[in-house]
Amino acid sequence: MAYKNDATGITEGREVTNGMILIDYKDRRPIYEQVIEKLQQMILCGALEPHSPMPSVRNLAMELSLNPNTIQRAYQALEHTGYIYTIKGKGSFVSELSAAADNKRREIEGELQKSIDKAMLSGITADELRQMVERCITASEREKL
Amino acid sequence: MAYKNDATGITEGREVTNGMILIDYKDRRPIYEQVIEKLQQMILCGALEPHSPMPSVRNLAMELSLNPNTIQRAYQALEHTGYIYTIKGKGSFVSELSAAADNKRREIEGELQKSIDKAMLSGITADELRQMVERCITASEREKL
Amino acid sequence: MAYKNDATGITEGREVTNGMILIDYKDRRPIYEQVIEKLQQMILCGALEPHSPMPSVRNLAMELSLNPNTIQRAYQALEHTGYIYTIKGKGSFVSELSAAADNKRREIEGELQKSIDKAMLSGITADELRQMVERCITASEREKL
Amino acid sequence: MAYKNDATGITEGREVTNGMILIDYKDRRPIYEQVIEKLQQMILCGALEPHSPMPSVRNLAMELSLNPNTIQRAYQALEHTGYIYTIKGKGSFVSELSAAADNKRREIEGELQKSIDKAMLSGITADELRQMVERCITASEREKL
DNA sequence: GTGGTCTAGACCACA
DNA sequence: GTGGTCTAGACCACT
Repeated sequence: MAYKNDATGITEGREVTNGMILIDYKDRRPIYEQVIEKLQQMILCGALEPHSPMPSVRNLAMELSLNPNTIQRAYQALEHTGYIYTIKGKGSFVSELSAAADNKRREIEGELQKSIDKAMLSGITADELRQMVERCITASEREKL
Repeated sequence: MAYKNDATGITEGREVTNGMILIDYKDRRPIYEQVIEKLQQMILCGALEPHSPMPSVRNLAMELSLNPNTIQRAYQALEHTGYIYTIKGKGSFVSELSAAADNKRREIEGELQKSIDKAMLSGITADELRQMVERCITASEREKL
Repeated sequence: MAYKNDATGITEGREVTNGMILIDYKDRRPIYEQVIEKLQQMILCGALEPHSPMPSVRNLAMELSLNPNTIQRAYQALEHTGYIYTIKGKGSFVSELSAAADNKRREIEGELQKSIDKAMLSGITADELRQMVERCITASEREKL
Repeated sequence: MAYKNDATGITEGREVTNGMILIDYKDRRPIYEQVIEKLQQMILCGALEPHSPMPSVRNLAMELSLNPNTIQRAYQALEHTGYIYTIKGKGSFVSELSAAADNKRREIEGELQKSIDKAMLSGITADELRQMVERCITASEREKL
């Protein structure tokens, strides 16, 4: 039932993303959001270079064993937010970073603002928050190694 | 529109929460989550004192024009996470803060960790993050006034 | 609102149970069940001797700040299960232990049977169970000191 | 009587749980708790294998002649305690056993501790308890055959 | 009066 | 098709 390679055996689908996208089915967010996030990160960190072609919807769907509709939806969102651009008949390509990076920064700052608002309303002090943030940063750096 | 105002037309029910709970129907999150969050904040910031009675399920439902089941669900979650305790036939009461506050701190730190992980993976540096956090904190403090 | 000593000041209610009954409002079981259990234990362990008078419903209700109805209900259950007997106009008295003790033993064994059935159905082995029971026994003995 | 059998009168729905779940309406516990318990046992004893799909909420509701909300509530509890995980739009699936089994062991030991505490307070000796446990174990094993 | 459970039926987002 | 949320209204046990 999964969208694996079909029976022809021909489309042996080389891994086009080097396994950098892992879907976490226990994650409560919808799958297409996870795909969007991972592709954004690959674009922003340079794994996918500006003006290089994105993997085709079908290939990526097969590689991740997902419904092509799900990938399609992710690509539409990425185009809408300026991470990629599409040329009819040729495919999708990675945009210049500048716009994308600014978007991401705003998105992250929005999330932080929400969390910090909640914290302040719950009686957590600014200094406690700063400590928490430092702990998170070091944790995140350590994990990255 | 209100849930079960009686036929007199005179809406008796004194506001038991002083209008501190506002439901945002544009918010994509389910209503019961919004109720949970607001009540948590009221408990943590001391607006609801330990061992004082929570508004009854039915009263709060009327006040917010919601179905009692929705409030019930929120109360059960709050009991499960240690914010309130319930005596059958008597009502629900605010718990001691200690456990609740710890839970909240962990919850907030978990959110921050997620956001910061995403940021680092997207090429945002630790120093940029610290600046963003400072902006958020001052914004949050200003709004509080 | 609580059923404390009334305004006369006369019924200064000496503690008739030496504080051996503590109601746990966070316990999800109804209060009258807790009262029944505690009184059963006081009878079975000899704190209340056979044929000695039980505290009056009113006194016990005041002492525990409970509604007399709640105590009444507990006494009825205790009489029904043979822990106490009532003489009209004189009050309630502790029964001989034999019958009561047998009842309790059956009750406990019934509970154990249920838990053990569940355990076996969930793939816990008999030996694991024996180990768990030993841990529980030592824990219970230590706490008793 | 069944929930939403269609008008044809031909009850299609093949039994998805092989009749392993029987609701006892005489049981004082709520139905959803009974469902939770039965499903936990089926998962823990291997009747439902890890990563295999759980019956859909609607199907199980029809099969047991219950309201889908009741099943939904049970599934949410099972997800919360780590027995199953859910993918929106696809269904619920059995989790790896490890976490679930640990939870169950703790739950059972907690029950035993309570029963044994009560027993000790009622003057039942440790040795009597051990004998009772042995009787229960053999009874439980015999019934299993 | 209180909270807790259950049914019935609706609508939504996701795959 | 799936699960998730919400409303409406019923009944129960407990205080």
